[in-house]
Amino acid sequence: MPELPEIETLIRQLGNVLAGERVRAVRIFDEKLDPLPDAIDRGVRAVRRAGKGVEIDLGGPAIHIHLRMSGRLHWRSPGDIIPPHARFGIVFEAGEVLCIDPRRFATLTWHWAPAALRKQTANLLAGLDIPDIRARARGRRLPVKAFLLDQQAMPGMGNIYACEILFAAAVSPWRRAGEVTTIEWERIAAAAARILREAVYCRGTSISDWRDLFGRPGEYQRRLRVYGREGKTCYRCPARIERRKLGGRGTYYCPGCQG
DNA sequence: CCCTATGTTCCCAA
DNA sequence: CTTGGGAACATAGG
Repeated sequence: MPELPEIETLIRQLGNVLAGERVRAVRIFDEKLDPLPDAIDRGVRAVRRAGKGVEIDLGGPAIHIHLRMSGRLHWRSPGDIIPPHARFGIVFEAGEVLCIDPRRFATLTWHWAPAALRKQTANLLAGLDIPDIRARARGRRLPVKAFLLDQQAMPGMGNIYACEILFAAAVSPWRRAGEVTTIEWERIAAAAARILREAVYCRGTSISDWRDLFGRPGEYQRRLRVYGREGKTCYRCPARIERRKLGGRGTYYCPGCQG
């Protein structure tokens, strides 16, 4: 479920709560996941986002968490109950970072040198590099929405925000990526910068069950302009919003004004 | 029973 | 080898 704004919300909250903390233990509740014995007693140097991944930097080596579809992170203070579907917990002096994940897709991995492995990837919050994007899209025949969801080109981009960005930019999700014009890429880049920043400010989108580290829902669901509005009148033209499958994902768009 | 779900990866065909 | 599409992963809810 979580996309870039939701992960950004989590890493900011984790950065506050884990400052100066040391890993006391890693508890594995789901046998699918491997234990992380090398994490014990290491101090937290930083918490950062890598696309949709959470990276807890332990001063060189790092713990990497990917929440996939249904994963959540929950801050458990000492003495609090453990909620259902807990898959692992990272125990610190001040409390425990619990991963709650009904569908069990979330991953927990150990990396000795993540900085070396980490590719030089764009930070979408800093803005899109239009020449770079155009070069990557050149000749590609896949729909532009599928291109936006390519994590190599757009680390952190997810289904909800891709729909919102293409609606704001008035570009059809089915336009072939290689045929998107420079003017349209400029509109997409402007929409992406604005929407992603607003969504971070709102602490994400709580459509069903997204909650932040402290169990609070986000606010961006109140600002969605197209996602989830199937059958309702477009905010920009008289047409009705439609929903179709694109690459297996529900895709909301306005047939009237998304040329 | 059907379909859906904010993600990624693997397999297969062109 | 590349590209793009679909299924699989596992579970809950409508």
